[in-house]
Amino acid sequence: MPEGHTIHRLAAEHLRMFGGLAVAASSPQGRFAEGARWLDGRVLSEADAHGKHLLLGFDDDRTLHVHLGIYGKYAFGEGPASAPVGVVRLRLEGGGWYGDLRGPNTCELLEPGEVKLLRDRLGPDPLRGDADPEVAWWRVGRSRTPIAVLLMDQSVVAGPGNIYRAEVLFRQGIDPRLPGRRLGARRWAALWDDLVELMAAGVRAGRIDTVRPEHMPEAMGRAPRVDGHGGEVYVYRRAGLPCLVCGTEVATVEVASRNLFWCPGCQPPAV
DNA sequence: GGGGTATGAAGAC
DNA sequence: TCTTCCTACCCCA
Repeated sequence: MPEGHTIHRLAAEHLRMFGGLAVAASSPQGRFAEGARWLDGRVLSEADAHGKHLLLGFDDDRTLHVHLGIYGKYAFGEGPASAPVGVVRLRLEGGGWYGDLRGPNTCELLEPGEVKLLRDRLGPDPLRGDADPEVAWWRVGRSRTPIAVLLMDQSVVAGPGNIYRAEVLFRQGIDPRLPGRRLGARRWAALWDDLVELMAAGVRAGRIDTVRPEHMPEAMGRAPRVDGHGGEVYVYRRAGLPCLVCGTEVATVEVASRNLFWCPGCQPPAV
């Protein structure tokens, strides 16, 4: 489930398991053999997340940069690691724990300068204390691009993905097609604050829940929904089902080869 | 065993 | 806008 909240959890988990320890590194799949050889025996000194990018700092100033993409996953286990199952790009072991990385979009070692370049092309991350929503507003507020597209642009806001964008727009009652410049500073501030709250809850829970208690299916006399992504949401992947709030059929359209979901009743087009 | 799907993004046009 | 990369899982035959 790789949206920003997942990556922040991964950073914290790495620190908890391997922080300050010399780790054993290997690449059972072989595609990161050279990097794993360099990592092997080095001490994990810091673990950070910026948007969907995981940055693990090791002694000697190099940084392991992991981006999960759509498919990437980490699986952690306690005790001596068993023979790797499936295609494991990188395995780290230490302190009685191990972590297996499969299917990442990116798994590479960066020099300090390269880390700075990476960070410089990312927008503020709602989960980071140093995030400044005004920096994002500077882009959003002068753009003709639909807000739904801007929210997926990691150089505008780093961290939200397809679920958070759909859900935060629903919660704020904003038509996804509304151009950024027509949003207004006030609605941007409210949207940002909601993102911060939702994503922080996602970090704590390890899943994306966005439905307010009064709209939970149980409270409405319906059965809880079962969905593969694991959280309770208003519109994401609910196309054709009745909106939990107004009953209108949830709509969907493909935008930039991603599925966008919204409720035409709760998120009416601005006149 | 094949096809479709998925929470992402870069690079080629 | 299209293609490509990456892996696992689900559904269907």
